[in-house]
Amino acid sequence: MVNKDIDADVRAVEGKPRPSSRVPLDRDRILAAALSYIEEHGLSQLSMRKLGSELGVEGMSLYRYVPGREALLDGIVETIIDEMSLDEDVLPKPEYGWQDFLQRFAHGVRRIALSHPRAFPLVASRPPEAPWLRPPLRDLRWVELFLDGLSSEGFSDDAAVAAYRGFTSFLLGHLLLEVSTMGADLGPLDVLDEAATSQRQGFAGFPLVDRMSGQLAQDHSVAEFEESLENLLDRLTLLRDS
Amino acid sequence: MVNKDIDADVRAVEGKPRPSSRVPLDRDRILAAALSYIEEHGLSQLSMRKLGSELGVEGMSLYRYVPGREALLDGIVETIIDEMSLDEDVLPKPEYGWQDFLQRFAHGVRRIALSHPRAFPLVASRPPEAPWLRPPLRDLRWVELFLDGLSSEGFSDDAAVAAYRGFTSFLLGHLLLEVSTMGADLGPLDVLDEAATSQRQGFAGFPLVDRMSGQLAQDHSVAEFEESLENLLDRLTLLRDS
DNA sequence: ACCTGAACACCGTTCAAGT
DNA sequence: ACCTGAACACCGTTCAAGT
Repeated sequence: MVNKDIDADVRAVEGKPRPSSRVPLDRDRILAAALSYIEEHGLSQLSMRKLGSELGVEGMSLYRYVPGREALLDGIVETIIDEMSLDEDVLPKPEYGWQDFLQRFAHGVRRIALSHPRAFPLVASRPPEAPWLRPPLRDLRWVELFLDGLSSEGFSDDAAVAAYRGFTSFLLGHLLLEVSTMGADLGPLDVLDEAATSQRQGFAGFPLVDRMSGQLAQDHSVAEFEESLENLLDRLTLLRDS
Repeated sequence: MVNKDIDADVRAVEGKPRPSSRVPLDRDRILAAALSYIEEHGLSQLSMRKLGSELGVEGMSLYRYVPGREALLDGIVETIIDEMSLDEDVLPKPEYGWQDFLQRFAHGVRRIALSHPRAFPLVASRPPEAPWLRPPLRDLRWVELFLDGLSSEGFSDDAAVAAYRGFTSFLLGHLLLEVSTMGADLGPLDVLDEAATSQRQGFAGFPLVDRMSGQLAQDHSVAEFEESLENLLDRLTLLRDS
């Protein structure tokens, strides 16, 4: 009883999360910890040593479970990608037409991106292992799912592949921008200061930016995503029926 | 004479580029060297110390001209962005309508992205200093140019801003994917090996990927860019006239 | 005025040694 | 079987000292 409380105090002072019980480490726990560390402190702060201490262990211990830092980053990407397989809305095949299928697919990817804003750029910037695995759909299972969905809905092979290309570049552009205007990497106070400053002095020399700064600052991510997606689907309709 | 030849031999052995004459360093020379170093060795290989030695100097000397590594990376982005201002095709205002204007604009950005494939991801992944500076158009001058071009062609403020958003996310998605399927970060031999391997064994468990692997491997970047851009322009036409 | 050497704190990674 | 300590090579960065 008394011992337990003392332990708690020591932990609080040292800022360690817990002596990590006695269960040994494993790859999944390491990847999950890395992901949450990135979301809390930013990608640039992640190091093997810090991640180790987050898990109550020296950094060198991680090498038992992960070949190295590069592999760790790849594993994080994999973890993010895998999450979508758990998403109920995404997995099912087209039941209400391919348009509904792609809508659900797109929103599923978006949900995942937005739930890991600071790690998502990894998905985009780690080099894909093959040219047909286009970010953010960096998994053969997804590509297969995508192609299968469209195929079964009457897309020719060429049309399905073209749709795959259009779909990935749409997702990548939108989600990367959305995620980068979120948190980004600065404290919220700086943003406010900057905003206040430019409010005061306007944008000298940039009259149109100045005039439209109100509109420019507004966030329309959801609506934009929706509209752009609809537009893409319209385009794919033409592609399919040609 | 003899001395000169000996010097040359020493340089060849040490692999240094040149004692960098006697002209002192300057920021621009540093940024240019950094950019070309990245294109040659990849972003991950760049360090202050290596960059210094590339310039015939100890790494610490760079701090006279650049506040630190982060600022160096920002400077590289700035350098890339600035290049477009030198592009004859981009700067001019609309003379043949806004569609031609945006076509030239888009192709100008694309040219720059493709000429720095390994550095371009920096443009996308460095956090933008303000939410209205959307990658890859991270410069107020460009934003102003863009808005001015559309404004003078009859776009309302709202329509111009919406066009700006659509345009940036289109460019980002396309160019990042195009650049990442280029060089990426692996030697060309690996790619061939991998391709040969999958050729041999097919894609077990992924029948549609297997069937369409031919189409998937083909590169249609140019045509895709063109088609997608045309489509975006069509969409913007509706936006403008609504 | 410009560059360097030495120093510091931190990194990724290996491996023999501890329990 | 799992983790650690010590070690190595390499980093970013500061600053007093050299020319």
